[in-house]
Amino acid sequence: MPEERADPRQVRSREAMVAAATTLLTEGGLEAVTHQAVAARAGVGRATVYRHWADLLGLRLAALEAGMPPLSPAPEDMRAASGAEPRAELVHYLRQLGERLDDAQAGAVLAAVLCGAQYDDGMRRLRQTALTQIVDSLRPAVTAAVARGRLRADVTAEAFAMTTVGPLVHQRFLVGARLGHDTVDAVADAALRAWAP
Amino acid sequence: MPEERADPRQVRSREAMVAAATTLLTEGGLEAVTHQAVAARAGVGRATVYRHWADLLGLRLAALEAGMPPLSPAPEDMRAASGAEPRAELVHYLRQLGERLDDAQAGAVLAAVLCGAQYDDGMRRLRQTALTQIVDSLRPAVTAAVARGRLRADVTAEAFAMTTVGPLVHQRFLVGARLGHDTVDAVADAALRAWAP
DNA sequence: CTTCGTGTGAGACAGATTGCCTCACATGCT
DNA sequence: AGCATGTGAGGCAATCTGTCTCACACGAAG
Repeated sequence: MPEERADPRQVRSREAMVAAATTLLTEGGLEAVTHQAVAARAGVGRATVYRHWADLLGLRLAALEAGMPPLSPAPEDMRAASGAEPRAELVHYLRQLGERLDDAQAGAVLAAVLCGAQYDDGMRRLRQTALTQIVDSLRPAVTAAVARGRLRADVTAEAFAMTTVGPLVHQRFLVGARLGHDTVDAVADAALRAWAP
Repeated sequence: MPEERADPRQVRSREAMVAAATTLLTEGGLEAVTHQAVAARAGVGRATVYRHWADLLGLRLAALEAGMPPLSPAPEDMRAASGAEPRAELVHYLRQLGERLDDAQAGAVLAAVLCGAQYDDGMRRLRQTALTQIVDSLRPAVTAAVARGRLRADVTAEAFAMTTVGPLVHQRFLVGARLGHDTVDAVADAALRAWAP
């Protein structure tokens, strides 16, 4: 991590610009994120935006990264407490993911990444990061469920993610519905049935 | 359907423009579709493009619609022949859908629609159309499977689509994988298990 | 507190793009 | 052949983009 430079002025304007970029992204999609719009929204000179991100793609990637904070902070107690019942842990993670997908900002970010990943390497990397984050957050619960004989022995976190994240994404981005706990629970139970031993 | 006017010159240039727009969309995403780019690609005057679509959104919607032809032509014999085994029919539709999602053009279109539906009504309508098409193509097979006792009585085509289309979309757009028959079959079987009586 | 380095804001600037317009032309209908 | 109309080319102002310069103020040293 090159964390050496820390001119207060730099970080201040940078934070303002990133925040403005993410807001613009949430409001109007990736196309709304331009040097000019970010400068105006952040109350910053246009040249300053160009100084920090010479090319448009870099600026947009910064907006996307900022709008995609790490998924789960730390579910230590949860994992320990509900060791006997894997379903509760799975539902916990999926509810968290569902709430995240429901969020306008995170939804806009994910949609933009999904779309942009078709044409750009940076976006593909970002997509990979997001996916890894999601799958890894599910992994301990899945392996625990497998260990307890609640899921088939050959179920991977990737496969389980496919049958849970997939339906959630479908509901959120294809159907356009909000993801309530009932929906998430139904998805989780369907996946548990699908992969039951 | 206002199908009255049919000046050969109009339809000729219109077709050229729509084709060019769809190609541009496939190659570079929705952002690549502009009046100027379409005019250049279609070998048409810039003014002509403006004449047909005064606003950019209309042009892009035309490109999206053209890139999203009806899903299934007519599966008459299939439905009659495999009446005894609902799984085959479901797999048939899902394979078709999988192949469609794998296609670069259709993938670009769907991604653009998913992304744009967050901000625009026209895109939302297009998304609704696509979704209805998909769900309706699955519906007969689902109801047949329910009738034959292979699926729970309360399974709707919408719910079944969620647990099949969702995972396919997940694999295609989040994982970035191609959708082979093996993947589609695995998804179909998982859904059948999830909704087994 | 003073001085120096540096990030900044404002603005100028050319080049490209956008949206709109006009006009000569050719295509298709009668 | 004559007419109507969609078209292509190009002009035009307005805007946007990317880059540059310059005065200024902030922050870090002495």
